[in-house]
Amino acid sequence: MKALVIVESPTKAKTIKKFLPKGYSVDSSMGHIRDLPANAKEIPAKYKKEKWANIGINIDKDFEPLYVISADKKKVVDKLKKQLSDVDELILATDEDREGEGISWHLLEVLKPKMPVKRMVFHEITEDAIKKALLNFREIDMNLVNAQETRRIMDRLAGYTISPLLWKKLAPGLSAGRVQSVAVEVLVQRERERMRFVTSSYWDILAQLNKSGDKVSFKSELARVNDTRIATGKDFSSETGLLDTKSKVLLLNEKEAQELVETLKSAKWSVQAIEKTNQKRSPAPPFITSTLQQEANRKYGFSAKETMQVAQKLYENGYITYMRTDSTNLSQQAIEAARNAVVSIYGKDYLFHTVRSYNKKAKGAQEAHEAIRPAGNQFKTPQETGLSGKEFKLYDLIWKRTMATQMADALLNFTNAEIVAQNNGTSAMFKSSGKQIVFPGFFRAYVEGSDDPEAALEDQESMLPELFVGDTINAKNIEAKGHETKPPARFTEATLVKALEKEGVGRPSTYASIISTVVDRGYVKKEGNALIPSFMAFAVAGLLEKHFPDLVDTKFTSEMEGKLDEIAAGEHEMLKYLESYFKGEKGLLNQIQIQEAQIDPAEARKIVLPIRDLEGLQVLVGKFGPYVQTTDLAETASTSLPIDLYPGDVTQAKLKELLQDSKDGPSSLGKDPETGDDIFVLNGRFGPYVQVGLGEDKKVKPKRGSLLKGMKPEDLDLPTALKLLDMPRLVGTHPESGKEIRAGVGRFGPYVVHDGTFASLAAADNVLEVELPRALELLTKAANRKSRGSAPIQELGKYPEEKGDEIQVLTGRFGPYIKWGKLNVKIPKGVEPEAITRQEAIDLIDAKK
DNA sequence: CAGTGAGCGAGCTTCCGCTTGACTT
Repeated sequence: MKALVIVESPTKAKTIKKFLPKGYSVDSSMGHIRDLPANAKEIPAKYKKEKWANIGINIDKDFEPLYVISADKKKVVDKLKKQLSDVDELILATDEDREGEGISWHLLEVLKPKMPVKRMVFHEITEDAIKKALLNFREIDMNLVNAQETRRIMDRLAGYTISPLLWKKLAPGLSAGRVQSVAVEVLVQRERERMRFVTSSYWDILAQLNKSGDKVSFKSELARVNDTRIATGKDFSSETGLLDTKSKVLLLNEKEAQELVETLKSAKWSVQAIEKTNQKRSPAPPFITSTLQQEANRKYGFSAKETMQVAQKLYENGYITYMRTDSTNLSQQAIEAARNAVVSIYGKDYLFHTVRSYNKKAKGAQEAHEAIRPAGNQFKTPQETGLSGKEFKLYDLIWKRTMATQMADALLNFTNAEIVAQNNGTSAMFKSSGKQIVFPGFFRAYVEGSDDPEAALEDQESMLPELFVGDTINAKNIEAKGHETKPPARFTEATLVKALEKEGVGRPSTYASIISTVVDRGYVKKEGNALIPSFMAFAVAGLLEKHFPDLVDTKFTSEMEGKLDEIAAGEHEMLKYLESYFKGEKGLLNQIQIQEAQIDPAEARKIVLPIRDLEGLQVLVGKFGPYVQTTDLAETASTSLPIDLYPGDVTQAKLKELLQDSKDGPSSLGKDPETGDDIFVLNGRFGPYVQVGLGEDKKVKPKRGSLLKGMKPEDLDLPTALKLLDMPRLVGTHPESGKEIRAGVGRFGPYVVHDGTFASLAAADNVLEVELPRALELLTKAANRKSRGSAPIQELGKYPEEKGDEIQVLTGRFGPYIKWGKLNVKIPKGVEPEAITRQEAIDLIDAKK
């Protein structure tokens, strides 16, 4: 008896193959094998004329979806079909969640097997689990499949009806969807909060104290004056910058704080109260996709995408379990491995007295996989893996976090002391606190947000000397200190993922791509770690809030999930739900028609900015990006905003300045020594640039040069401008060839070039300053790399004979490959590139074609 | 590539979720 088992990922296929009896072959579907057509190219000619072709769902015929197998999935399907002709049984072993069940059903629909079909599910890839699963087959759960299809259809209906409305009302190419629109909304709301924020300042007093006769000093902070609490940042309203008047507080300004310091200098200090408390700390749950992305970002500054790429590598090479998961569950095997390792590395005292399990489910979690942890039933320590760089860092993080879950709680001791200073009727109460780690427990392996647990342990301790009520205290140093309230921070990739996950928006497999989507659509730019929404994001968020409030509300997803759960449980009919969602009185179709008529494009293009005093000025988004316009109808003036100006930086003064600059025309930086013409800094579609003259003579192309990254137009001086105009700049001549070496900025950043060989500059180099020796150094390195990388291992002659392209075997960045004209074919593992024959190479080339 | 805020208008843009391969600078 022969059986074919289909799973979702090739790595998984390889692993479970080991646990299956003889006669079982395993292959993978690589995720979904078919889907609604993504674009016009994917719509079959037969359906092109249908009015629902673009949406890919026949609205009038029970929402029948049009599924297509995309070009890259065609190969997968063909391969599976071929293998199927050779077996007696098909076993569908895709993930046991909504999408996994859907994939199995699609496989069934596409492969149309003639032999018996079974559905197999397992939650961990261990021999036990697989063996058990082989004894417990079930049928495909059509209710679950329906839930998946409903999800798919709803997302398509919303995305492909609302996006076109944005094209008509705002700008072509824009997009809206259940997930991305929530992400944009969240970012815009935070940005508005920041813009409304009014900074306040307050003062407090810090004292360095010590016990009489004791050398060790400790810090103390003013808390109350004559029984009235001192104002801190929390007491201010973020929108007015004024004190929230609810509670009675004392707000000190600089002068008052200094006066108080003087009074305190001759005060009598003594301990008024001491309070000691013990606290336990428990380790965080094992990693899931979202928390891994957050921690890797916090500790190492990895982007979500970077983390997933590194994790994928670790997974493929057998270091960790599956990296796209929403379950914090650890298998029995993992718990045992962790507990054994804890005992052998940290000792028995560090083992938690019993198995610690985490079963709190995240909102909307499907839990088809385990938590992310070191693979196997014996964890390799990070050192034992032999990994390096990012892979080591990420494995280390996962190992530590997993270990910590089975380690003992940490025990902390807190001491809070109240110290009173009295002088001439003024009584000031200071507070000091100390923290001591009584037992580090899991802190030994893992401290959230910290890179080095051992160092963090020391950091966390802040000792107070032994104090008793009534002790006399000396003040060594008393200082007034000013503070300013800060607006809420912008979202980072990590905090955005966290916020979305909390609302159940998005899935582990999509968190990283949500960020790329909103960046690609021009809704968001990444600056350092911060995500900054653009004017277009403000326009889209404004329009959706007003006209499609459901789409930007996080409740939308949770309500949908509720309905999908009902469908999955067989309690609700899929069609009825889709009918009401799309065609009901308040349904999407009706909404689209109403809003189509109602939304005035001219209004929608106006950006609503939460800034006071913007009177007379309006920012709009237009065909060529954001611009500012005066609202005075008698005499309107307008000008584009520079590309690096984002809503968060807008002030009335800035906008006025831009309008004034555009009215005055550009001012000259100075004269070009060659032509005597004026040199201007101008603002173009691609950012600021310098130009000789204003280009009045349309026939002659003026000399131009872009400003380099990070250069500010207002800071530019004439010598720098001349250098920019001269790019790519002559660095010198090569001592051997005598040919010139130039430096410039290209598509991949700053470079030096000599005789057609390019070498990228390092971050520390400056294109405008780079000198000949450094250029030669870089060029020699590049030349060496080139000759090593592209030296062919084998030349196998032309194909077809004589007139075709040469077949070459080469080593590239990703291993050996065959090059034939424009086509590159990877050499399969196990095949020696040195020994490959001409015929084998031709076979591989043909297979690829 | 280059500073505008209106015009002729074919055919296209766009969703979310599951996966890896190709890229050989």
